[in-house]
Amino acid sequence: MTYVPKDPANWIPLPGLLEIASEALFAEFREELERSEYSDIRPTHGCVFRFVQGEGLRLTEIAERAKLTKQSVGEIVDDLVQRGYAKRIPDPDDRRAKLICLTERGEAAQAHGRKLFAKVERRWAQRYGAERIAALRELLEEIAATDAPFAAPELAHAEPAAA
Amino acid sequence: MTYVPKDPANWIPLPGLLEIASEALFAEFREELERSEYSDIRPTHGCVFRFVQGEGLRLTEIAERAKLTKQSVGEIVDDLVQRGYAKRIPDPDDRRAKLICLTERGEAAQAHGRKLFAKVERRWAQRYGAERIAALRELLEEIAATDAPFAAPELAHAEPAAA
DNA sequence: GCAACCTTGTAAGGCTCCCTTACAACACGG
DNA sequence: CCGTGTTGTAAGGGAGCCTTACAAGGTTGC
Repeated sequence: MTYVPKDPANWIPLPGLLEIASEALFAEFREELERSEYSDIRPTHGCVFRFVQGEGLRLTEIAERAKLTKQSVGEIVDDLVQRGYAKRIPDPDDRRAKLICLTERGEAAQAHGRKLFAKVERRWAQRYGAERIAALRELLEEIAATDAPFAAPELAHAEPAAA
Repeated sequence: MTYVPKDPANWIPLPGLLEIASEALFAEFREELERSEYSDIRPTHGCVFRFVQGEGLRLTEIAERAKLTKQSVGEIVDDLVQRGYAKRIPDPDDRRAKLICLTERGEAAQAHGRKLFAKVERRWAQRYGAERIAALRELLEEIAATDAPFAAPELAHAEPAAA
């Protein structure tokens, strides 16, 4: 019943292991992205590509989900607009607000990014075992839905935690 | 055989999930650390507490393992020295070098930190299932040993990758 | 219909963490 | 000892994020 990690001295803390894995995997993604025609997209831009879809989202909305300030996201969006990946259109419902949405190029980049992520994930499934990676994803989705629902609105209604 | 992630649209990339989990877990650790008598220790200081042990390590050595520049680690060590957690002693074998090691207080903080990490890991084992967390750690250690051996010298001789 | 208040986005400046360039002190092989 | 490599330091910069402050537009109550 009592979970006991191994030797306390010769042992890397779990958050550290998770971070190492995250960075290793993300590095593979970035390597491929940088060889593509979207090499000017930096990790920071991710908060926009990750959340924006279709009609667009308000700055405030993105900031909340990404757990960043409006100012920070505003700067990131400025940059994406200048690079031709995003645009701001006036919100018909509120003259203060603007809807941030992707340009055609932006949507192409988003689609390409998703494909790359899937590719890298398949590569790891091959390297470490399909069942293990599937189990990893399942566990992590449960954790994300429980511990960071703001960052994972997609999973909010999907994972009922413990049935 | 072919590993297929779910719906490509309604789906968070694996590196993102890993990062969310890492940050959630790390946040629990920091929360407890900040309520302790070591509340002035910041995440950056981790690279020293993580690698330094006993006799001490050279700056160059720490920098290599942490994948940081010597200057960056130097600054971090300056900070830890000023706060009373670390000290530099001249290396008897090389008059240019200094061995960075922990003070008594530093070692106490290190021990406390390790205990906290273990505690948080047990808490997650209880929340998400002991077997699943054990499997998670096992997989992540294999990944760390394969994809980032520099960051995990402890695992270098432990995991024979794929037998 | 307007005063008080909230929300949306922007502006300006600062902080942390990390990097690059440059260098001085020492080690070591010829 | 004389070049060459290594150890640590100094100085300055940049990316990414934050805080404080505000102007323009909405909303609510009376």
